[in-house]
Amino acid sequence: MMPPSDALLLDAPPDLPAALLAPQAGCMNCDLRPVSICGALVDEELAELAQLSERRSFAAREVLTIQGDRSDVVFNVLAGTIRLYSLLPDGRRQIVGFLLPGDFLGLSMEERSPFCADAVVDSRACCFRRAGFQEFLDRKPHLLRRLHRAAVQEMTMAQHHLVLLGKARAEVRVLSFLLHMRRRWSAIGGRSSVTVPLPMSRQDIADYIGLTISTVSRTLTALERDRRILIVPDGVRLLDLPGIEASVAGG
Amino acid sequence: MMPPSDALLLDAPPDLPAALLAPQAGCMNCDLRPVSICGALVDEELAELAQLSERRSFAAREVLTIQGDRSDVVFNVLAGTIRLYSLLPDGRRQIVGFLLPGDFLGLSMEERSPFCADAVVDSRACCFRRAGFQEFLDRKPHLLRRLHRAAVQEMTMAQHHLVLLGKARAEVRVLSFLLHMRRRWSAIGGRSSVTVPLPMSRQDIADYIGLTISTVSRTLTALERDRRILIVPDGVRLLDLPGIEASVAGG
DNA sequence: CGGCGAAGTTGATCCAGGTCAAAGTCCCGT
DNA sequence: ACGGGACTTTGACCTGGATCAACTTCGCCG
Repeated sequence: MMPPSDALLLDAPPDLPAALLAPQAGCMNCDLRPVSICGALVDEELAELAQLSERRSFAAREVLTIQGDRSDVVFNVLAGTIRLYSLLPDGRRQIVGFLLPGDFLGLSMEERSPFCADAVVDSRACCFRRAGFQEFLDRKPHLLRRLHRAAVQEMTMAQHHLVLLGKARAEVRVLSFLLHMRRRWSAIGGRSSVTVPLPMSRQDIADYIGLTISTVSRTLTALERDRRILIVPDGVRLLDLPGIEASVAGG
Repeated sequence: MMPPSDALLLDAPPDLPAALLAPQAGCMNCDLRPVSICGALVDEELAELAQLSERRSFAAREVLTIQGDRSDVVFNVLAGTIRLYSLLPDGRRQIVGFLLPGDFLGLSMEERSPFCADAVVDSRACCFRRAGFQEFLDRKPHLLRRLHRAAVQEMTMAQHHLVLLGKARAEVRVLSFLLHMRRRWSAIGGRSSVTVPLPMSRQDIADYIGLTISTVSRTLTALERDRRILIVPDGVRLLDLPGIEASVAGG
């Protein structure tokens, strides 16, 4: 199998979905091999795919899909951050994931979307009508294969997150989250790997890792007091990366 | 798309993997449409697939895969129950899922299996060498499509479980688990839908729903005291199904 | 039958993290 | 610079479930 070829990126039309350009993100507690879809396509296929798609922008808070609603669109995040969540009857919210550039939304191909999704910050996405995307997929088994790998990997990621929610203490949850975000951003953008951007609110973080906003805040404060992290605007700087990685692995 | 055809079952060779016969299980808190793989194949394909496979038996406690080990086998559970879990450095264990007849293990196609798996009770499985299975898949895009749907669905299941682990109280966790098991067994076997078989131990249940064995036991006892369930050997009888469903939905 | 080990139940106590409420901080528009 | 609203931090208190430790039940084998 051909390795993800960065060379292809240069030739790709500018409006291509980011998934074709960016590798998939790693999981919370392990480094999964990124799945690039790009390598599986030749230029004319990329162009055709770009034609099928339509770019859309979403303001912060704007809703992409509503739990239980019909939705026949597949999104591929280009920029920004999307949160995927489940709304409980009592008003609480469990965020099942943050979608960063390159991630897909709506792959489940169910008539009704199983979760809500909205934009955390202003974001852009590449949209396909499901039918058209499906049809393209049907004609390109090699693309389907890549997509399948991506789906299986996302499942494994979900299962790792499951371990975290089932077993970890508050501090480990927060640290795992920070490491997770660091890995994801570095997989996408190659930004500085010590400062981790956190576009989402404390409440979002809490709803993701199964804590309350107070506990998240307290834990972050404690970590900063212990000189393990440094809280900066819109992010966190990891001061003791090896130490942090050790305490997450150990707990 | 052709609906799952039960008629095919009668003609299928006896050694076929159960996944081709049984629909996939539903998820913890919602009824996902079962994904049958059977309908996608014609007789000669079924026969070819059967040839690729090898039946194996596992005694209770026998290990199928070890976290991090190389594994180039794909299992399809035929009978029994397999537990899929992650072992934490401190010895604790988070069970990520129970595999019942029809479920796949090892689909991730990673060189190293991300989780441990062992048999809860004496079980049988249909094994494929990964390369052969992969190659068969590559020649049958329609099968890959089915498998992909199954994977996406399993991911959605994992995400629902995630919601449970992140947000639910002990009683809801236990009740959700019972409903989940009831739905899965009824999807497979069509057994009595009031008595839910529980082949796994209390400890297993606890490690699955993120509680301790004491809490599981206490909660079950309390539910029995309130005449909502009846504990029977190797299972539980649900006495107030509508009431239980309501209290689970309510958060 | 009796005795032993594994699994399950139950009780007493503890504490991590939830809850509630009060400051504090940041950002934006005027 | 000022005021207001949203977000965050912090404190005081409370509780659900963890922990630890009997005790009971069951299955199994001699």
